[in-house]
Amino acid sequence: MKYIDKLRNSGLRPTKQRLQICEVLFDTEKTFHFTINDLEKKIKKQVSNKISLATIYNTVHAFEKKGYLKQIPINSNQTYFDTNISDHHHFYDLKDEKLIDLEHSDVGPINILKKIDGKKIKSVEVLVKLED
Amino acid sequence: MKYIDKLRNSGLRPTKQRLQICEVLFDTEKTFHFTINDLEKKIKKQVSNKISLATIYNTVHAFEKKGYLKQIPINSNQTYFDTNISDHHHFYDLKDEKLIDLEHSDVGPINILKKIDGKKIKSVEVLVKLED
DNA sequence: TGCTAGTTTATAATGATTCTAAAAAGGTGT
DNA sequence: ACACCTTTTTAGAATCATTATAAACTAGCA
Repeated sequence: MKYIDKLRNSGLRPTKQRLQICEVLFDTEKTFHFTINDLEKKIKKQVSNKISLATIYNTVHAFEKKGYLKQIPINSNQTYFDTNISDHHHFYDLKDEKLIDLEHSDVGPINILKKIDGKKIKSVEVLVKLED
Repeated sequence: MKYIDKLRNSGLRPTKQRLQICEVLFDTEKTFHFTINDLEKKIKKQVSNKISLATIYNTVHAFEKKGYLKQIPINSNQTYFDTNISDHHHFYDLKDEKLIDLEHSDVGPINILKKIDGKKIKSVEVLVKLED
């Protein structure tokens, strides 16, 4: 099974709950954005047994740490995650409160000219806010 | 008084509390980043009378709406604000949890190639995460 | 099978932010 | 200065996402 290996290879035990969450997150044609609340609802629909909220939080954080999910920097009372872990950016529609992917190629190259001694760049994230 | 006019001109009554918060926020040589918690402490130090936490929240939101403050999009449990309202971006030092200004000239021009029908771009914000 | 560390779980705790509704203060006209 | 009305301030309660707790469970391995 693909997810069993994926989890084992990153040092996470392939528990029933984690495998089921993998299916909800990664067995999809398209990648998507979600909050914990969104994910909880999706799990309720797609998974027969109950998975506790604490486990959902634990799992999402574990996956994020391992690089299977990305957090999206945005000012909202809830944290947004993305199953699209490729290097890309986002539109944020202020009215609909919805995120839209911006492919890397939709944004010209970004060149950070300033350097900070002893630090290196981990990521560059662009958020483009949209209004009507 | 400069702040009285500033507030009046934007339709905000120049109350004692708002004027005192203006002094804490804008009577500084350099601009700075802050959370509500940071600002509360600064006010306690610099202002003799007490200003309630609710007023601090109300005032910061009012100032943000009027464009005197900017919210910084970042994943944190607290909301960060910036007294620097010029068009600029940020480094975020993951270890020290500190924000550092990136002048607009420190980041090459950013060209958003994708368009969304009926929407226009309100802002483009870049967050550069730093690690050791 | 039995052990042990890693996981899950329900629930409580935390903490930032927002709400409430009563008191206070600003602004205008008298 | 006073009355009046609206806006603002305030303390405290309420909300809500997230994290902590600690007991029960489970995967992996000898």
